[in-house]
Amino acid sequence: MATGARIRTATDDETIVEMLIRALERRDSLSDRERDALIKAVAEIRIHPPGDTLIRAGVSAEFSTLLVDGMLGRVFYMSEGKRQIVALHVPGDFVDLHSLLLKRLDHDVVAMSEVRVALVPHAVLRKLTETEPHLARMLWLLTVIDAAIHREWIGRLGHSAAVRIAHLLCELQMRFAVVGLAMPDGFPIDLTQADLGDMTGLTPVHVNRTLRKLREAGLAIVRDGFASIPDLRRLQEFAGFDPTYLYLENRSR
Amino acid sequence: MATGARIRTATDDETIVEMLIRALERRDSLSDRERDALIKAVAEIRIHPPGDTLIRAGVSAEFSTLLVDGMLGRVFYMSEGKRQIVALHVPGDFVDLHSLLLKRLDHDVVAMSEVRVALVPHAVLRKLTETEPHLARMLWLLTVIDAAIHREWIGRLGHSAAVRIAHLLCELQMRFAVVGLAMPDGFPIDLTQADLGDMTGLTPVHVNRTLRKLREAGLAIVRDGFASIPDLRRLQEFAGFDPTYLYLENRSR
DNA sequence: CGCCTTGTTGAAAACACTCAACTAGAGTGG
DNA sequence: CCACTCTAGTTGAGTGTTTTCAACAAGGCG
Repeated sequence: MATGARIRTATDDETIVEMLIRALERRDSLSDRERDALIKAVAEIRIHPPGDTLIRAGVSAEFSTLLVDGMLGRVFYMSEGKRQIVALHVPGDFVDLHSLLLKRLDHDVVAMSEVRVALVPHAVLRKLTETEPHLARMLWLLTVIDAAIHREWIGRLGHSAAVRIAHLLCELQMRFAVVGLAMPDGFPIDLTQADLGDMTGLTPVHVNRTLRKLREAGLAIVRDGFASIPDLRRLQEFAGFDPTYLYLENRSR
Repeated sequence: MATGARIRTATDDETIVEMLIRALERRDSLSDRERDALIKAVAEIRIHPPGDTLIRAGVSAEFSTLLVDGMLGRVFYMSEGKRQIVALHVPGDFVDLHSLLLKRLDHDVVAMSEVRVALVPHAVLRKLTETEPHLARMLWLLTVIDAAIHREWIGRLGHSAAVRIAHLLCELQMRFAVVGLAMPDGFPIDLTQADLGDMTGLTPVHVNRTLRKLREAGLAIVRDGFASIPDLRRLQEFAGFDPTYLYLENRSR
């Protein structure tokens, strides 16, 4: 079946950054010039198969990656072949904007599904931040929202397996909705149960059992690459989910 | 006994931002003008007793908080009176610099010990980011390092209680050392076992048992407000700690 | 077809939590 | 001065959650 990433296809420069612009405009308004500058900033489009490592920790980067299609994960590799996914990205996300400041990343960036990404050279971004102060602030804002999402993931730490997974599903439903990739009753989720485990710190076996519980409780049915949510309100309440941390109100409106 | 926060006392404007400047210069070089601008940016000094809530989630802020003495935590309050500490701050940290972008925070900021903070008005910071582009980038960098620390906390998720606590101790040792508040064999840690539990997602009882294990293994002795680390190398190895994520190399040197 | 990945389930073991009791010390007020 | 209370730390026993190890089913793909 088609993944969420394949629902839309970008045919020209404008549609490539379309979802980034959607994401930005949920937070603040963009001028035509700023929109234009973003469109022109893209240097190259690349497609990667699932499992591919796009960026390796510790390697110096000269561009940042804008996710156009598919899902990317940021992952730590640990002892004994284990891995921990510390962030998950949906189309429209500026995956490693922070590499503009850090140069070398502390984590790998890995394709969770087939992905299409746009590369934006650091030189262009640096110039943009100097000539377009408002746009610079919006890019800074994106990295700061990224940190807010990290905090929410830390907040899941103290919760049970069921709540952790439910909360993750709520977050993804909301983030897919922002860029128009969610349906009213769910969203495409091209992740294995092992992937979910790597995000929540649970074993694949326990993810499986927990998903069954959620299914039996009628809270969420994750199957065949689709997360079906019959009653979002109820799932959010179960997960203690409050979308404030995604900062989705455009304050200029 | 004296806490780490009380070892140094700031007597004038310059010493108040001294540790921030130290922290910044571990990452990049500052011009005299930038140093001066930071010193002048402070509007007010406040002292708070332990347990005090300095900033409440959801409330609009007009200044950012620079921690001068003591420890601050950023906390989520959950159902049933539980709390999760999502970040911990040491002197020199710009605790809520991100509120410059977000206005309303998604978390509370709470004094873990008696703290002295300097308030920096957002208006001043906004002006600084416009007139001093290099300083603006360094402030952006601080928020991005903050996010890197968040990621490392997420990375602890998959580990055992002993490793989680050991990793936290390694991080704090390093961060205290950056601003000159660590001794060679440990650092002052003005936190209860319950606080440690709120940071690692463990119950106070289990923190206690885990600290005993670490003590018996000769890895770390946490007692009377001091974390004694006989062999840092060994503790780091046990915790799988790699300080890269703190980005402590000044690349301009 | 065989091989691989993904999902599923069972049973036992390891881990962390709850409840409960108790110690030690600091601070309070009679 | 002592009794009282409060907080922080400590330990034991029993319970619940999650992991580990193992086996097997279903589907995709060479």
